[in-house]
Amino acid sequence: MAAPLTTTSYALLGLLVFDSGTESEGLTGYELKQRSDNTLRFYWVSPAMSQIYTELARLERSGMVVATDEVTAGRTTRRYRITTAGSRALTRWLHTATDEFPTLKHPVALRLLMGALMDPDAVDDLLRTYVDALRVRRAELQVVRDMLGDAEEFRFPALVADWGRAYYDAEESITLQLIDRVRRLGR
Amino acid sequence: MAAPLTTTSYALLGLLVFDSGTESEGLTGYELKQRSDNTLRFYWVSPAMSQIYTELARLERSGMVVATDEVTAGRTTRRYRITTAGSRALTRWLHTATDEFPTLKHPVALRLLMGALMDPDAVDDLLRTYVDALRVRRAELQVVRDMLGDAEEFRFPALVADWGRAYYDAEESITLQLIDRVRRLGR
DNA sequence: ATCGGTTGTTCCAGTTAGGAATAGTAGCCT
DNA sequence: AGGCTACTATTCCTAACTGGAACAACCGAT
Repeated sequence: MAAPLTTTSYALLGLLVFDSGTESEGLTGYELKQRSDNTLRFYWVSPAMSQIYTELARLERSGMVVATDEVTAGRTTRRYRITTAGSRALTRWLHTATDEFPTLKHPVALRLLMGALMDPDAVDDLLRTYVDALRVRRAELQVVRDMLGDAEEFRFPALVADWGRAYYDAEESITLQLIDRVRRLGR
Repeated sequence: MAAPLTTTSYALLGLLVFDSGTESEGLTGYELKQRSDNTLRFYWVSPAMSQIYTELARLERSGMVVATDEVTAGRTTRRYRITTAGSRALTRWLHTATDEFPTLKHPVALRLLMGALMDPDAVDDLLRTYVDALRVRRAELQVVRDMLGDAEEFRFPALVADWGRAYYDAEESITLQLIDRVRRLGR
């Protein structure tokens, strides 16, 4: 029996499944990093390059992916494709009930927690900067959402992108209310 | 010059600052773990025991905290208090502008991304289980919020607790809408 | 032709997560 | 009194993960 994989492994398998719908030769570690940065980073962490490569090596060892070396004059490029064992393992994982709850690392909330140690202006700044960052992030996600369109095969990614957008909107309106409340405290 | 600390270090310093308002002998690593579980875990990760102790050792090396050993017959208990250097460092950190954005690890969104590989019922289950978990979490946070009351010295923690509550509410209503949309897809 | 940007991979050092192992303390039950 | 369980307190270990740097080839533009 294969060792249980980490959630990050399954995320990578997910990217490879999506690719296997097309008739590509598979993806390189580098390409997987790019796709992570485009999609995964909004709902999960985008793993570091080094981790992607170690993860791929492990997935290969356990037969979840196969690698093919593309040898040219100068260098060899390694492309990974998911195997049937891999997609079966992924599907099984998806159907396994989980009690994992989202993990949030919120540096702004953490700082606000200690707002008593800060100048009122600094608190205001902190929150306003965050609102700006939220808008940038929302716009980035909107680009992704637009790319997905309403195509049948991107239905679920589109759903998740909408979720992200709604989350950013909620977060912005909550933060704006906080700014208001903090200002009233300061007076 | 001391090495720059991690955000988690500052979070621990924050807990120690709060404690230093009272006339306690300081906190043990174990107590810090408990306080983390009560408050920090909603907005930041609650650090592992092992990490709290390593972090405390590092903070002591750099003079941010002092430890006093309480020796009894059987064992020695080590209590930590924040130093003036420590609280100065913390205040400086709080006033340093940051561009850190919250990090979200959302296992439910990650799975929904691959909803095309799942049975419609399993997707529905996934989201409903998540809504239930959200309600539990919200209730836990409500307990914390009630403890804070409207006392002057807990104004900022209360603000953050309200933030968390509003976030859970928003997340719940978004998820309920998703459940609806997914069901319509299934038909 | 060479220069900068992109593609592609590997390596390393440090940090973080999670849990097991160990052990004293304290109250409770019988 | 003896034993049980839960809590307090710390240390250790492994694996996951981050954030680079280092190295190299490839590709287009000037």
